Amino acid sequence: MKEIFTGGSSGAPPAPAALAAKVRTLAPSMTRSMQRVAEAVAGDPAGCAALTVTGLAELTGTSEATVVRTARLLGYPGYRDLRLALAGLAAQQQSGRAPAVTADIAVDDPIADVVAKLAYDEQQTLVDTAAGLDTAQLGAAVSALAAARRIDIYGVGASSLVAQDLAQKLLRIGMLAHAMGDPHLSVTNAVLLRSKDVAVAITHSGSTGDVIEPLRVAFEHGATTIAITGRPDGPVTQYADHVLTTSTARESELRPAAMSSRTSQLLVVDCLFVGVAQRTYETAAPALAASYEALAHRHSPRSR
Amino acid sequence: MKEIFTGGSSGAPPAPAALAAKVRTLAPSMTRSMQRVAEAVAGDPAGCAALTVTGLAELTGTSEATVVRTARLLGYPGYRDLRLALAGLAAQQQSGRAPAVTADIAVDDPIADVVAKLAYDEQQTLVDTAAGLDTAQLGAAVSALAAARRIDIYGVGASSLVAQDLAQKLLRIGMLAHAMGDPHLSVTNAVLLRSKDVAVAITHSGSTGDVIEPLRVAFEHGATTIAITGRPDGPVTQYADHVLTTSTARESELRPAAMSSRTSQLLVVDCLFVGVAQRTYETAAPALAASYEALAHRHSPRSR
DNA sequence: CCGCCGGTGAAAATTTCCTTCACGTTATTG
DNA sequence: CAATAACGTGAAGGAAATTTTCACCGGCGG
Repeated sequence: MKEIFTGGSSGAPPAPAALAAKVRTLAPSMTRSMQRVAEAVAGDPAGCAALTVTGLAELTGTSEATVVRTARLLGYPGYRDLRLALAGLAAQQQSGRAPAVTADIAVDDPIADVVAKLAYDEQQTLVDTAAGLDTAQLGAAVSALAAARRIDIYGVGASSLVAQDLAQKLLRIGMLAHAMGDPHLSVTNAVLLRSKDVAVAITHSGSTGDVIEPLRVAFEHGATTIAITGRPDGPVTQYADHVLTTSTARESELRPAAMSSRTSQLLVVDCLFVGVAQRTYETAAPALAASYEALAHRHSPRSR
Repeated sequence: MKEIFTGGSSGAPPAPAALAAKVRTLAPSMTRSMQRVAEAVAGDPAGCAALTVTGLAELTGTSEATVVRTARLLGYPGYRDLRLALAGLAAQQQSGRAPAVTADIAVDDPIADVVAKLAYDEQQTLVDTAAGLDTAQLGAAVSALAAARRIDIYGVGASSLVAQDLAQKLLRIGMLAHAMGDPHLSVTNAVLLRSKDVAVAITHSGSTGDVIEPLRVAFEHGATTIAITGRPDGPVTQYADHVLTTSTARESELRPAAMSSRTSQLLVVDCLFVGVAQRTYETAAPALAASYEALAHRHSPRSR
């Protein structure tokens, strides 16, 4: 047994540029002093890359051990590798001009600014999410879904919409997918799942009981379980065979967390869907075409 | 007295990216074994960045001392700094390679490409939507919503999720908003709307009868009507006081239109929400705080 | 043949990094 | 509210990297 913080997130390879995102994702599970280190690192990659362990420890008013621990948590074997990644990040930032529109939304912002800021933030969320997605986990999840007999998807609150979105899409390519909002229904259905089935839990916080419970039941009945969450260390991952991490953007008073987490979740869901559609192309393509055809009749005659 | 090669080239600061050039310039003045090192470094920055002094020495069949000497000659204080520069260079090359993923998604694309392409496309959709949004219309729509007594939102199919999203958000800041999926319910409720009320129709095609009909009824009963559509010339705009245009990205077999239209619609919905929250800040802020507080109790105790 | 000199690497010296362990703090339970 | 356990933290020692020192080797001119 080595240290307390050995795992970091699931066997993710050292992140290249998704560092700021990773910091935000993991920040809640960090201790105070580790947060200080993470903050310094995310705030000034170039500056920190120039420092030794000791230097960074002094700068943040912590100890060398803490710096190393933070590096580990972020997914690197040690500080040396974090430092290399930092240098890379700095170089990237150097070449790509920083837009610097990162400012928060204020109460008196003109509407045009609101549009610009929201669009920018959601873009950022997409970049972070894409960078932070573990493609191995994603691939495994896709395989499981593609081979599934039945798919149950759990999500409450804002995540319930994402669950519905995934269910709708999968249904359209002929998979038996159901989005479950009601916790009771979720659990009573979860007991019916078997090894050929897949259960998906969607929760930003990673600790939504109403969603964890059905996933646990599904897990214990032998179904393959997938968690889509912003907290890869949250309780939900306990019962998840595959964990897909969504990114966490900083939130504020006027922009609740639900906004960016939703964007992030939807991207993951889209990736799952396209992945499954690829694997089941033979049946998916005609199904998509058929559903498109069916919809045409619901529209009034085209104008123009 | 230190070493023979201390100066490097004229007192230049550590080179950032012009490393290959520097290697070529200085190659003639290098000894045989140093040339081997320089060559390896210039040929595979990423690979060399992963090696320690000893590793690079072995790889080039030289000694550690030679590696350090080469680093010095290239203008760095030591190997450590050369390594950092190498990592930066590798990251730059990496990122420079990215933008070429604009192509369509193919059936046999590896999962990593799928992620990159989807993220890129959704980003593009956001940019397009933000650019195409009429801020005057948006402002007017926000005003109407902020002053509304009651808000009905119509959307079917994929758009029904967007409708629900908007309704959820508005509810959280204390507005009486309802998402209507069922066409019959929509119409029967629409007849109840009066001039202080607002009806919102969300339809990508702009010609979804199930959504147009309730909007028409609301319009004729004197309610303020808003249409969120990708077809500003579609039938739905006939009955809309304010039209908010979403962007239409090209779709393909594996990526149905629903995907990008959803992203686009959600951005518009977010703008509406933030706009309304700004106008009603006095009541919205405490309401948001309260709903946040209420949710906290639905979560299991934090893991850590 | 001898001595000098640049090039080179083995090994020592040093810096940097990592691990262990004990102490203080905070949460938890009776 | 006290007792206890778990956790976060940094100091110090140990490991690994980097840097320096130094002796050797081979060639060339005297």
